[in-house]
Amino acid sequence: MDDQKPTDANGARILHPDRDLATVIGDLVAVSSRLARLAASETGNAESPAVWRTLAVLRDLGPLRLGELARASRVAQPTMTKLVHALDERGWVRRLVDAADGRAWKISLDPSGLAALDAWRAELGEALAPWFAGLSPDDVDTLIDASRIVHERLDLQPARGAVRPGGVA
Amino acid sequence: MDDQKPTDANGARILHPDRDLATVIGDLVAVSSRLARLAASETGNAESPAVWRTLAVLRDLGPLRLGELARASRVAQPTMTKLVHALDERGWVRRLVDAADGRAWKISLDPSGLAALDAWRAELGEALAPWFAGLSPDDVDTLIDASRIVHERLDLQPARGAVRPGGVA
DNA sequence: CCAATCTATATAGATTGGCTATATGATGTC
DNA sequence: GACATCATATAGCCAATCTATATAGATTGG
Repeated sequence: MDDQKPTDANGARILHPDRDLATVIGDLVAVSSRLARLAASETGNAESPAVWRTLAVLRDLGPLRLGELARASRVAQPTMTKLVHALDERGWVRRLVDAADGRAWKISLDPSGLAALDAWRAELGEALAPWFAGLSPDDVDTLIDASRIVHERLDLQPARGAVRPGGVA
Repeated sequence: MDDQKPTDANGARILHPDRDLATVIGDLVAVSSRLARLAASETGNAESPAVWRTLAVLRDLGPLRLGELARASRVAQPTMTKLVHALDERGWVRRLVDAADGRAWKISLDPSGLAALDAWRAELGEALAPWFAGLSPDDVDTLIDASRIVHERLDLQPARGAVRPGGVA
């Protein structure tokens, strides 16, 4: 098969006449929600999704203050306090004193947390493999691309005026 | 307008050397989880995500029995019972007697439920627009495609005996 | 340098969604 | 027609998250 990826079998790529961005995003969110739900229910995972979201944010953005982390992970600060305590006890994150500000902590991802995150991702991939078996290389390609696109957008913070912690540059 | 979409600006589509499927799925789920969370927190929406998931499933699969609906929406049956009662009171779904089986109901999406779902999607799109502003047509295309791909997979139920619609070869 | 004030995190209490266990009513089988 | 089975409903519990508030460190005017 030629890798001419677009317009697959049923010409999907060329028939999105007037779908406005809002609709596209709405669909994307709907399907994302269902996928996340499937993943959560399919892996017998004991950890809450918030745990993995938090670790992933730390991996992507590097050490953050607790408040920054809460905002980035879209939870309230008290929720993040509890979450971080739990993660700290597991050894998955470190609470570093912020030398410049005694009130604050720098939360950083411990190597064991990164390992746990990777393990979770692998487990997830295996658990969901039956659903995605037989995906064409082309489709896999599209999913990789979409992940990256959304990923980039998530780390923006348009609502607050681009706080960008450690310079994402 | 040349719809030559593949291999976008930075040639993303061709540089995924050895990423195995599990990793791709893991990333996809991680990013989906964060997106869903963002959406939930960004719209002041009073309804739980389960409401929208359920309506979306009904829209996609048509009238279902309560138990089937619970499985498709990935919640326990009692949870779906409560959910359906709430949706019924809002007039968003109808509980039709199953003539062939007095124990069961057929839950069907009411037009008003479909309208609510559309309205939610629109609201969502607007709320998240700031994050996705300036997306290239090509990227939008990728997201549409990815939504469709995942969507198709979600409606499969591999656990119950590989329904596989169009043999994936 | 001290007091007033602001900021970062911690704690308390309430709300909610979801689950497991089990009850109820309908089917169908021998 | 009694019994095992299936679909849905109800009861009670747990976990995650939120809002409101307390505490401790930082900052600044005088």
